[in-house]
Amino acid sequence: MALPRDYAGQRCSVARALEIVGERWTLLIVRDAFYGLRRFGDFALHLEIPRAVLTSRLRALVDEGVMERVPGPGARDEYALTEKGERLWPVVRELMHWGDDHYSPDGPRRIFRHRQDDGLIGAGGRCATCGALIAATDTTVTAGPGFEPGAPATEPALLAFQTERRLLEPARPA
Amino acid sequence: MALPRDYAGQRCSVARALEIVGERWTLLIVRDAFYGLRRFGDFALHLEIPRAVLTSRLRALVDEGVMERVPGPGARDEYALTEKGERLWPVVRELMHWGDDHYSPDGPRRIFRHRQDDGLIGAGGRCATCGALIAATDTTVTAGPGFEPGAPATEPALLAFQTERRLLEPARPA
DNA sequence: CACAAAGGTTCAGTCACCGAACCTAGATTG
DNA sequence: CAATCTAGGTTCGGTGACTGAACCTTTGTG
Repeated sequence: MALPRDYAGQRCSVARALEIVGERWTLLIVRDAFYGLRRFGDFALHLEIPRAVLTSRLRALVDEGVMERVPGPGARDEYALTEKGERLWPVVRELMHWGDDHYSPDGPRRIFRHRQDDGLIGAGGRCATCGALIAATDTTVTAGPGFEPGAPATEPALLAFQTERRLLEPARPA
Repeated sequence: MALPRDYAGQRCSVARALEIVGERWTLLIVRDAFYGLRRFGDFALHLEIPRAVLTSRLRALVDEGVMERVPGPGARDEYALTEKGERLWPVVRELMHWGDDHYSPDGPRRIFRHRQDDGLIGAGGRCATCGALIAATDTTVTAGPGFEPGAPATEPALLAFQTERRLLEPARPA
C-alpha cells in the first residue's frame, strides 16, 4: 500500500488500480496525456487544476511508473506516458464510452479510428474493419456528432482537443 | 453539473463520467454490486467505509440512475444496479485487468468466463470461444492464480468474493 | 541588463473524509 | 406486552486534502 489514500484491506485489483489512478484529477491528467499534452503548464491550463495538486499527481504518477519525466524538445522537461500508462487506454476509452452513452444526447463527442485502415473502433476497442484490438498508438481521434467545440483554442497546445490527430502524438510539435 | 465535486469547464465525457463514478469509494461500491452485494450493511462491512460516506455515495448513485433502491426479499430495501449501472462493467473490467497486469505478480486474481459456453473472457471483454462481447449478466467469476483467499468469510454475504458465481447474482439468497 | 515565461512552492481558508457514538423503526424473544 | 436485537442510517469533533492566489527561482530573450 504505497499511496497515502489507499484502500487498506481490499484484496482486489480494482482497488489496487484505484489507489494509483483513482484520486481526483489523476485520470484526467492521463486522458490529456493521451491527447498529446506533455508539459506542466499545458495540463494546468487545460484542467484548471491547482498547481500544487498537479505537482503532487504528476509526482505520484512518475513514482508509480505510469508517466516518466523526459527531456523535451526545448530545455524543458516533459511528462510522457510509459507503456504501463499507455495500457490505461482501455480504461479511459470505456469511461468515455459510458459517458458518451449517458451524458451526450447528440452522440459521441469523439470518434476513434484505427490508424492503419481507418476502421471505426467500437465497444471493446476493436476495429470494425480488421477486427484487431487497437492500442492507443494506432488510434486517431476525430470529432463526433456530440462534439462541442467551444471557443477556438488560443493556446497552441489546446488545439490538440479540437483537431483530428493521432493519440499520444505530442500536442506541441518539436 | 449536478454533483458537488464536478470538473467544471471540462467538455469531455471522461470528465462527465468521473463526476459520477470518480469519487473515492464509488467505483468500489459498484464493483461490489457486480459481485452481488445489495445491502447497506454488506457494503459497509466489506469496504470498511465510513457509514456516512456510504450513505452519501449510495444516494448519489441512486440520484444519477446508476443504482436503484428496491424492496429486498425481507422487509428491507436493497440497492441494485440499473441497466445504466450494469454498463459500467467494461470500466470495472478494464481497471481490474490493468491492476492484475501491474500489481498481481502471480497472475490475475479473478478469471471471467462466458456463462453460455464457458469461454475465457479476455481483453476487450470478448469471449475467446464464441467471439461475442459479453455483458456482466452473462459472466461468471472464478478464482485466478493470483487469488489470495485470506480468512474464510464469516459473514454470509462476503462468501460472494470467495466462491465461483455469476455476476450480479444476489450474494444473499432470497 | 531588464524582462518575461515556465515550472514549480507556500500559505491560509474551506471542505470532505474519518471513525466512533448515537438514534430509530421494525422484528424477535421472554 | 416489555425487553431486546438488528439493520440502516445520522451526528459529531478531529484530521487531512483540496483550493486559489501569491510568491519564488531558473531559464531564455530583447
